[in-house]
Amino acid sequence: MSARQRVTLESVAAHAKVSRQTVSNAINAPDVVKPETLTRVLESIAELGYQPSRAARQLRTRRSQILGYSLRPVPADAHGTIGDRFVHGLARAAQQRGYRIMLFASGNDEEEILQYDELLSGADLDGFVLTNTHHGDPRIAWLAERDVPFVTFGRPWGNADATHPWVDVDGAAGTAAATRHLHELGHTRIAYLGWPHGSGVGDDRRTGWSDVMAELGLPADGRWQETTENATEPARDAAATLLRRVSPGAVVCVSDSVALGVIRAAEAQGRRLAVTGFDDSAVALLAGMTTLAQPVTESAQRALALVLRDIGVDTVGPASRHEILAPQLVVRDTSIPPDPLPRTVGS
Amino acid sequence: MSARQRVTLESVAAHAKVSRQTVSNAINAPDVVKPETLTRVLESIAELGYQPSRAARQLRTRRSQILGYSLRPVPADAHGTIGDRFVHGLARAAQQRGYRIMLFASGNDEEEILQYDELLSGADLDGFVLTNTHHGDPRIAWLAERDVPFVTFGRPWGNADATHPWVDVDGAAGTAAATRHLHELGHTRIAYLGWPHGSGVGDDRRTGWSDVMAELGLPADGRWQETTENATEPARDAAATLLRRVSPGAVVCVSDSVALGVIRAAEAQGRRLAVTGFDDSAVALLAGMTTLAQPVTESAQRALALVLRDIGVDTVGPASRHEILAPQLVVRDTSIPPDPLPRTVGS
DNA sequence: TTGTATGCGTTATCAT
DNA sequence: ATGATAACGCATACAA
Repeated sequence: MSARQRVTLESVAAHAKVSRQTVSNAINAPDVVKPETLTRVLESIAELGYQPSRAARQLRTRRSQILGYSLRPVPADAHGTIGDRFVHGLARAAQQRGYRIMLFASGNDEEEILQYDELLSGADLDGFVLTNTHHGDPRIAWLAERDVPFVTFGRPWGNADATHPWVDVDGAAGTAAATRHLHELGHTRIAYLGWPHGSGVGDDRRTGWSDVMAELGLPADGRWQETTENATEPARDAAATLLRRVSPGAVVCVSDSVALGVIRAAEAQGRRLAVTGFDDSAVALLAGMTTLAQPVTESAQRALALVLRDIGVDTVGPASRHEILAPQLVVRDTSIPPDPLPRTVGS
Repeated sequence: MSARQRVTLESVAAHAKVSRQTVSNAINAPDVVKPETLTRVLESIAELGYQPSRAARQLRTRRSQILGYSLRPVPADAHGTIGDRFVHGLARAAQQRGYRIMLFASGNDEEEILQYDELLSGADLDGFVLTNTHHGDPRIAWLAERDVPFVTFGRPWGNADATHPWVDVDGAAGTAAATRHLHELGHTRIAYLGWPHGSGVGDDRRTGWSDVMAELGLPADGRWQETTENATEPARDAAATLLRRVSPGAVVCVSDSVALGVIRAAEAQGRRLAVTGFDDSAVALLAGMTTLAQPVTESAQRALALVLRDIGVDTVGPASRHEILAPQLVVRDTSIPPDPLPRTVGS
């Protein structure tokens, strides 16, 4: 593989006619070397195409410039490109700062913790980026206890005194925007279909809907329904019940899958109603569904900035250790005005 | 981060009351050390939780035990979980062999090559895993020229004398299976909707259909159509034309997206026909679409085995440097028998 | 079978 | 401002 890696500090030093150390300084502490020699050294570096050996540097500095990111098995019905795009954004942001992302696969939290242990002592990772955090996540406790730098994409739900840095998307702001949007279209009977209580993300999103309903003086009581899973069929059945029960003109949904369930139920009942999803997945695009796009790439960038600060690089920047980003409303075909049937003829 | 990494070969040696070297041998050449001392050393290792420092080992052996994998930007309409699942399978397979996957982001082939260069000299990757290979892929030439070990997920289309190892899914076998399946359902007027000529993958898949049609003595001539993009709308329009032109009872499609276009077109024309897609994406699941599932995880495992062999680890195993895996037919609701009436206007 | 010496490429300490 | 020296943790060649 490598007739490569022959270019070392030593050879650059020889080429620039300085000592090895001066070359090192030129790279790591440019201000301490005389401008004249600095440029000469930099020229040599460029000419020889020198790249410092990460292994040697790591051995010396105890910093690998590598962040760990764990991959969970992809569920069969995952049509979100969220994880996909997050990790891409992360990798890109990282390499702009001289960092790299190392992958490891794990099936559950416990397995993942085992991997942390191995990675920290063996591969010397500088930190971790966690996703899919949940109530009482043992990974967070484990890492925090050992003072390992990490950031989570997802709030520490139900643990207000968590002190680690995190980034999250404002679910409530998203459904609030969707609800306002439907109201502006003329809807008043706006229902909500979401996940059961207890999921932080689900509760957050429902709040956005109920708050805005209250703010607008619209009735929300009883006008929502739970669906047990994030799959379309249960959602369709739940939606069918919801439609019969409260006869809404529009439904705000906790996810695109659930929204698709609503669309299916409405088709089956021969109704025409407005629907909004959440995530801007491919499903939403295909269904022409109004939905909320998560600022995934930006989240990744912020997350990266936060871990790096925790690690000690980049001590400048904002002091906050949390970032909460608003999703963006994407208006498509399911944003239809209310059916003028039961009321006046205001077309 | 690390009050960690204090456990070194030295400390294990002290604990086991042997020399540093014996500990090293116990790990790297267990057969050369006396069983008695071996167990004592291994106990010490376990007790102290020793993990060799990758950096130090890499510095010495010039092997990082790390493979590079490049991430491209995720297209907005990507509803495939292929890449997702491939990289997960890769990471899992790698870590079973003591290897890790390192990510890097790139926008195009040229940028990716720049990254190779940097990664090879700086981070000392042992090899690369490439996906999305295409005609005249410059990355392949670059890597091959420098004797960098790598494997591609995707055949070297149009370059029969390529010598690098690769893994691929047998597209022709997939569409062949779909065509036979439709024939078994009773269909005889089986059309095909695919991508334009020139894409290796697309041509391969079309071949499977046309070969089986010939084999079954069914007419294929003119009974297929191209659609310019892998998006649903162009596919729908192309499908509409196809349906009018050859009035098929079933359509084999090059992808799930394209198949969805056919479904939409059939709906619009009030027809009821059988459809098969390709990829078993979330879209196929949601649409209840019969499709072909790619053996993604297995592909990743094979790919890993092939690079590792190229690197020099694991010299045992089959001699072949190529693997071609058959996709699996997933039968769902769009596998309907032919309409018994010549042509009714379905409501 | 086990122990000793050396060097991988870098940065940190210290002297010049 | 620059250069010499040591050490990071490991594996390898060689000596015992």
